[in-house]
Amino acid sequence: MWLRPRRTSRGEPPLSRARIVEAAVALLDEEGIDRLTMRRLAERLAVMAPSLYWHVDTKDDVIDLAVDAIFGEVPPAADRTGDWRADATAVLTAWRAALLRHPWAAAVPARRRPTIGPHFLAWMEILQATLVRAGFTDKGLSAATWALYNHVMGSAASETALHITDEERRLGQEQLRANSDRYPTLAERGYLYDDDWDGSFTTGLGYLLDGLEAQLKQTP
Amino acid sequence: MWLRPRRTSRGEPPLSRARIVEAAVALLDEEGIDRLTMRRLAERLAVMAPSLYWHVDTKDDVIDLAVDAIFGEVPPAADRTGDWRADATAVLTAWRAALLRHPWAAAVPARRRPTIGPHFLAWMEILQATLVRAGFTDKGLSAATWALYNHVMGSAASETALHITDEERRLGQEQLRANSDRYPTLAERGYLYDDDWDGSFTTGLGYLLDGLEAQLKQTP
DNA sequence: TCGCCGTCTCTAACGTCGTTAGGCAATTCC
DNA sequence: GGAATTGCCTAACGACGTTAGAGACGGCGA
Repeated sequence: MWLRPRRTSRGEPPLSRARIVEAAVALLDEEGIDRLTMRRLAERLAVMAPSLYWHVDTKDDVIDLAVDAIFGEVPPAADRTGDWRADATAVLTAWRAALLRHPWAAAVPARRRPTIGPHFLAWMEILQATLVRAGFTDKGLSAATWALYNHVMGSAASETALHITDEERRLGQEQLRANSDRYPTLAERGYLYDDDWDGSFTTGLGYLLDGLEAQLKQTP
Repeated sequence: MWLRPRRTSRGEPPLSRARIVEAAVALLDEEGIDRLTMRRLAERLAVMAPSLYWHVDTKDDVIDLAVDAIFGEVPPAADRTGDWRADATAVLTAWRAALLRHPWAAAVPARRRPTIGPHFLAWMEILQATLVRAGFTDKGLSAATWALYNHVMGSAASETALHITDEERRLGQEQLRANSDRYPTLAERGYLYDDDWDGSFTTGLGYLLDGLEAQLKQTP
């Protein structure tokens, strides 16, 4: 009883929303989203599970806060080089890097609503400001924003979800070849077996930016 | 006891993998992925939950099968008009339509591995074959495939995850405006409040295809 | 200094979930 | 016609998110 930690005895608060989110991110990084449990999270904080509910309404809130937190780790790169293409590439590359540092994060926004916490919005603001500066307006702006958003989130999600072992890769390729009558192209070229994700992201982004640039030149 | 349905009394099999998947798709369509439960699924089939495990190893298998099933509903549009751009657009539009008919489906592949069932692979085969016919090879082919894949899946996922009521939309916009010092661009243009998803998809796809076409012309 | 009040964590428990173990009837096979 | 197989059942386990309610603690007014 008197062994129990006193609230003020150490100066550190025993529990707080910030500490919960911090622990959640650590837990997610180490063990993945399936192992994130209110009980396990509480254990990490040396606390019983129901105590968390004083600071947080629901487990989904924890996840949303965790996702937004990883966007807050690094301030959005807001370099203004004058070249909107370089600016956009910088923002999106840093965005992608943040997602890959926490592989569980990319999959979350697809499931529930895209997490629209303050840190995420800050990144979105930078991206869209760059596009506005480039000359996009209205529908074109909206389409460009979503296309780029989907490219970052999608490529990060695909990459993290498709991280398979060499054994699985070999097995998949084998099965494709066995059905090469149904999937002649896939069996020959094997879209699954190129794991140069960085390259695919960069090249794909290049395609997209090329298309955007062409659109700008067409109707300035 | 003797009231229990006899196996052969009606000719219809009481349970089968196909019937399970069919019921799962119906349940997912009607109630969403959160309400998909082995018990509820069993109830729909007038059966007890553990019986499902005779035909299926795990709940995740049911979901994977359900996702692949919706790709099997419509055979992939394999029109060959000679214009690869038109072919690609047709495939991707039909693909997107299939996803929007079953709004729960787009979110799944992002979470676990992209479902690589036979029906899904058939669509992927058509897409990649079109790109090969257009002239893509190696890294460029891989990047183009993933970019297009991410665009369809991502836009469907964003659309279905972000379907919010007008009330929520108004509230979000209000909050953005309240913080217009931090998010000046978003507050003014409001990327969230354009819900012309079809338009954004088509326009964005146009950007991407423009970029791909430019790449082809550059190095034929 | 005392007693009250709000803050915060605790114990206990509820209902639901995915899944396993094992039994038992019907059908099929030899 | 007995044996093996198929395919459903009942029962139950452990884990989950979450709620109810008790009680310890510090701060504050009298």
